[in-house]
Amino acid sequence: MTSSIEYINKLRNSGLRPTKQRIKICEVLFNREATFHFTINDLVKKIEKESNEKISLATVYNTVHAFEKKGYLKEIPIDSNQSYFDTNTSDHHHFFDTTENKLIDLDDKDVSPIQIQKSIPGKKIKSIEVLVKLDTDNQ
Amino acid sequence: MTSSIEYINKLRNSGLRPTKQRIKICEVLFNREATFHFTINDLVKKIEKESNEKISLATVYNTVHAFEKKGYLKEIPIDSNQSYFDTNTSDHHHFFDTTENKLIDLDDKDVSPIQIQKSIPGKKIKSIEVLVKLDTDNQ
DNA sequence: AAAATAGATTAAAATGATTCTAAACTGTTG
DNA sequence: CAACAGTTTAGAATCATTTTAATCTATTTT
Repeated sequence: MTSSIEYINKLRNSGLRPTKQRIKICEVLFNREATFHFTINDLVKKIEKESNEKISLATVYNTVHAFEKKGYLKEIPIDSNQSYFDTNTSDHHHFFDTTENKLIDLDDKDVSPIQIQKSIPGKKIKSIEVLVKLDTDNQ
Repeated sequence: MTSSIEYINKLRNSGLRPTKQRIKICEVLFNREATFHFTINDLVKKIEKESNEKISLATVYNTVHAFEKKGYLKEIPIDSNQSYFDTNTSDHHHFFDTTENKLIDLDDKDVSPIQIQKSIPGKKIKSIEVLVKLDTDNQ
């Protein structure tokens, strides 16, 4: 449980004004043990459940993008028309359960180290992401 | 260079009527040596360039989805709001050049074999996809 | 501590990719 | 060739996301 004073400091330290909307979103996103994988829609629902006052959809988008830019959130590419975000910003990979449309973290130790033998002149590797799609096993 | 008769057979064999729109789309997609990575918008532009008659956008969407379902195309997940498709449906991975928004194939031999140490009860692995994001190297 | 200002929030409109609709059209089968 | 099922089409509808422009608020200046 992190107190809102810590979120206020965190926000201020990264050059974001600690508004009541941003503090609320911090609480929803970061006051939890497990990693939180979400779409904007998921987040809006959580906010509504945990709060009486509503936050405008545009603010939720703005805040998520601001947090992503500051490195507090990571976007996960999935073949969907919705963006998925992850509160775990460390280098790690994912399962994606295609039946339930849910992301599951893979620890780094769960995936063999990945080496890329090819390089493109003038380009450097920015990230390596593995997405393991899962299906229901009916056998 | 594949003749349109072969596309007609290919379509008929997979239960798709060989209409002139579908044959044209086959020609644009599959009459090439290199793999073709594209968005719907890219494909529409290619069709316009190579053809006098235009194909309705809805038909392009329908056809791409039909081809994907039949296994002639593969969707590649990228953190973008546009869907990317690949004419190379074999198991392989990708570079994504984030400066130019372009996909580049990685041969299987360019990526070390990937082993997943974790499993989820009742689920089986459907696919493993690696996306290596590239940035311009200014050093 | 009030005034000024830069940044943030908001509802609503706009955008852009994709999907749907319903009418017209075409390949296939008998 | 008639009948049917599948396909194409333009345009409308949808859905996630972004923009707009007015209002509001945290911070800085005086």
